[in-house]
Amino acid sequence: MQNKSVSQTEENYLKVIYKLDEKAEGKISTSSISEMMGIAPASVTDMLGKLSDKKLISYKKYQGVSLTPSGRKTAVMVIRKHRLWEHFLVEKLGLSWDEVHEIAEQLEHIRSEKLFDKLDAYLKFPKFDPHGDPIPDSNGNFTNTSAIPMSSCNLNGKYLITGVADHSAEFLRYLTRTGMILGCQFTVKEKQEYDNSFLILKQGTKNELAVSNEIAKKLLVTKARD
Amino acid sequence: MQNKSVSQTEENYLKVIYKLDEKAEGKISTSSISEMMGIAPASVTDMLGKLSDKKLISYKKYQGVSLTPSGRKTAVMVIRKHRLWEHFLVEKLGLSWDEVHEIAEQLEHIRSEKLFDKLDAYLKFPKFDPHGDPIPDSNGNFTNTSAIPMSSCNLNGKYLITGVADHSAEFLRYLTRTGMILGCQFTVKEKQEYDNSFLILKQGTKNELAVSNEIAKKLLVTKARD
DNA sequence: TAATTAATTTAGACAAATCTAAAAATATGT
DNA sequence: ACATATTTTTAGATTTGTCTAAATTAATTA
Ligand SMILES: [Mn+2]
Ligand SMILES: [Mn+2]
Ligand SMILES: [Mn+2]
Ligand SMILES: [Mn+2]
Repeated sequence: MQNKSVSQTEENYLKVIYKLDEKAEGKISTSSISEMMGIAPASVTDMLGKLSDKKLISYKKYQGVSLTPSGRKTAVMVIRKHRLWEHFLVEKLGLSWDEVHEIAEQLEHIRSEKLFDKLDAYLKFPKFDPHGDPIPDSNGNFTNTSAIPMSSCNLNGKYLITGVADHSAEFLRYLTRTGMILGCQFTVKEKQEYDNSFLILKQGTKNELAVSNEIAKKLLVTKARD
Repeated sequence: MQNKSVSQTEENYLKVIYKLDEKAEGKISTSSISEMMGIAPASVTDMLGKLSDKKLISYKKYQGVSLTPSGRKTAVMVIRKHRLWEHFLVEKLGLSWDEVHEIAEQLEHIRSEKLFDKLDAYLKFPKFDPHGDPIPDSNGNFTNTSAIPMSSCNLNGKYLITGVADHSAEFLRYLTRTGMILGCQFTVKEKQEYDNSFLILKQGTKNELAVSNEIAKKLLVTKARD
């Protein structure tokens, strides 16, 4: 009855199921997992059987899946490792936020409780990763931020960029180029009706910046005090 | 004709072949690899075929193996990563030298040139790992130390502990307990004829320390100036 | 040198993680 | 409600890395 070991592959499935659950778009289906992982549906069905046998998910054929407490715990710990490493790579090694995800995908599977306790302490128990995502603590607890997409900002509102909803290197590099990085404050000067784009003024700058709705939907912001 | 990718498993085989080659105990046989890896000889034969196909080793049936330049380069880079991580784990995270090897066995397979360039710089381009083993630079070059086993020390000679020939946690913990750690200087006070054990006096201490031949063979030392 | 022993390779099997193609179940639209 | 479309599962195959048992080659000993 001891802890069965979970393979890297299984960890990846659990992480994806966790993320689909987080999005809360209803039932977590075989096809949604298949799509997100780029793996054939038949292969996913196979793995769901294995994860179910290990009691990491509940699964009834054709009915979709959900994480058990044990599966959720495993997923959260993988995410904790991923985000701790990303923080390390950016803050200590000086890599940029658009190149750490790929490396963290590898590092998140390293097994050693002690390593992560030490790493966490070394990094001074950071609460957020370089993309603004919360880092679970060693018990798996973390605070969910109340960030909203920039696309739902109010005219003349003052906001702070606190996260991204797209972690692709291209998007992150675009943000870097235009100076829309985490912590950047801005005021909404105009909301275009015809294309839902924005004109914002970044604090401490002169020129207004146009932000398409596409971009605005993927930028997470928090209301700033005026 | 591009760089074929090398799996983690293949990297482990190359590393073992490299280490057997380093020991220079003549021909590198299927059985020596099998023994060192704890894998059946038949499995080793199989893998030797694959490594040979990839031109990472030269291999003629029944004749033993040797690394090609490409295979040696791969092995050295894995060792570089292993030792850089060990240095990081001890110097930055504060883990002890007896608990880092296992973790480094996992970390040594992380793929990212940039990560290791940055890590190397962050650690200030260390020349040795926590066990006194040299860390290859990004071109694979490293200086081989002229350390000798303590068992061949001269009576009344003054030496410096600079390495270990056994990396097991038990041995390293024994050394820690008795204070025989890297950098520790000592003078050989007695050499017992009947069991080839030593009595040494560590610099800055009063009591002589008995060191069995077993231990002395596994401790690497360098002559110190008197 | 011939017999015996030891090392190595071959043959056949298995588990994990994947695939494609076909079958079965569920969902959708008129 | 029934036909059609979509989703999911099953069946069978493949790749990688491993195993055991048997066959073969090399080494040792008498
Ligand atoms: Mn990431
Ligand atoms: Mn992140
Ligand atoms: Mn090591
Ligand atoms: Mn080492």
